[in-house]
Amino acid sequence: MTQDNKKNDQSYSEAPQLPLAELMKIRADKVRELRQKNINAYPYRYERTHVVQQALENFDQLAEKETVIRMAGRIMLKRKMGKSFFAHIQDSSGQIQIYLKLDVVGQEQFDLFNTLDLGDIIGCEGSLFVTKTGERTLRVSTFELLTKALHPLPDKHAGLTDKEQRYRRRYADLIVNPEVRETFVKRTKIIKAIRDFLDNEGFLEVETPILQPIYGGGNARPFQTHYMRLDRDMYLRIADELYLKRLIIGGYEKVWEYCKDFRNEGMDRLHNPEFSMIEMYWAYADYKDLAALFERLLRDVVHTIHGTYKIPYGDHEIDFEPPFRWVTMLGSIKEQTGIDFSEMSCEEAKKAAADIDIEGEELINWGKVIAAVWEAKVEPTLIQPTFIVDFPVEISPLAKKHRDNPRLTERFELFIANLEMGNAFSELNDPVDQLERFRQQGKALEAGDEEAQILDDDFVTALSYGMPPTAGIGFGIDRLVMLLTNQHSIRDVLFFPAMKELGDGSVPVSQILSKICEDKEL
RNA sequence: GGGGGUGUAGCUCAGUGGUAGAGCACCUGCCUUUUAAGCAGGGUGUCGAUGGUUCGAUCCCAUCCACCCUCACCA
Repeated sequence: MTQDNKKNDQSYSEAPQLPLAELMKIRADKVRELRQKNINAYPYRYERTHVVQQALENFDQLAEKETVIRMAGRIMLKRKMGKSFFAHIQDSSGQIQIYLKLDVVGQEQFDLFNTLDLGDIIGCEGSLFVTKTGERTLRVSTFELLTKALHPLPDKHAGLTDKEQRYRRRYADLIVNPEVRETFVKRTKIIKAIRDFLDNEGFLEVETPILQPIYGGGNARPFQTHYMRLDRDMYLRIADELYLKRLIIGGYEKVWEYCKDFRNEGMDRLHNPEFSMIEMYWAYADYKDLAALFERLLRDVVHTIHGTYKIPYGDHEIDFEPPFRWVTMLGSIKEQTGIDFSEMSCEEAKKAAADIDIEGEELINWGKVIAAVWEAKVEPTLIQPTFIVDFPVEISPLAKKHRDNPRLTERFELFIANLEMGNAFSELNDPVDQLERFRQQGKALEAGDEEAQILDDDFVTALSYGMPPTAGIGFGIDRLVMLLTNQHSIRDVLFFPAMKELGDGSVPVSQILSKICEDKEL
């Protein structure tokens, strides 16, 4: 600490030994000084006449008439020019330059503006004009501080690029990276477009329990919790399927739900423990009806978001112009490998698979062999939207057997850009068959398969009342958003992706603030 | 879980076996249409954490933590 700096001795001698703490203390001191002048650094409201975008859209008219307008936003740039200031403020619609000069606002406001920092939020009143250099600008006649920011913003040009910081402090990311805001606005628009579509098709949006006594509808390890009032364990849902089917049994014929689901599994580019799906169930329809509907749904959503059917994803251009390709799983394998597995026994299939270097102890039945070959040889080739249909019965425990071939089920998955974009069946509605499949799952569970499904007596009871022929689908919203926003990682389409606990021993901001408050008392 | 990479100031990044640097931000001064404003001055760091080697480690080694990429499995 230098002894020749009076200000340091007076104000900052007790500051924590961190540069961030010093920066925050300087700002906190400004709040204190404002309070002494009876200025609240955190007032209650500000009456705006325009958002930035409106001001810019109607600029010529507003400028010509010198209309007095009021806008508010966060200070993103600020520069002093002698007895005047230029700054940029940002609201949710955009940024605009403001200009403030001493002989207009007076000494008191000028001095107040001088103390403002990047990140502070202000409300400004004034009229619009164009500067000599051609920038549309608000000439401020008066302004108010609306919120003092204590924490400094990231670099005004370089922004915030460290991915970890962007995820952990998404608010800072959103402030300085406008494209992030746009991605998430698109996410909202995509979901709205789906909702509008389903609404128009007569589907009823419903809500079913997230907190469940028995989980089901998929193969996954659940999150477990405990309900104290009933002293019983509960689960967060892994899928909505069984509850939505109960509603079909109850007489609704077209239902869907925006599902927040939870799976106690890994995190990576494509997986977050908490994720979003849409599931929909349609009585008296089969999987082909549903495929046609889903194709139209995607077409409409893509067009609503992009205004075209061709969109970029990574190195590819994806064409959503219907109809999408429709190919059976066995047919697609034959295309890629020249091998026709359809009439083979399990042993024959295993030999044929081994000939193309696909082997494994887990290939215990014909269906698993088919699936393994398909995943290795076909799935990596699926860039353009493609329905893969008619899966082996062994790997499709919730789907009805195919009406023409008992080795297969009536099931499709849609693949786009190597991402699975939906999984649908003609739903199994035979309660005896369903019970048998639950029992098989139960054996797997006892054998140590933590992802196996558990018997849901009430669901079997419900099925025994009779569920009409029904087609159902689930599709991942996060992945659809990735696709339509050209994002590589699920973390870039979730505001707050799951993160591990930080263990770096850095001083928390709350501790810095506590220290600053103590200093104020002194 | 396996393999590869990263971690240095509030932010973006250089750098070194001898106690650490730039730009931005911040503080002071000048400048009333600037614009990555400019000019002059100023101070700022548990160099991710813990051990080890060393006279001495931010640097070398080991372990751990977080994040990114990638491979295998669930959407």
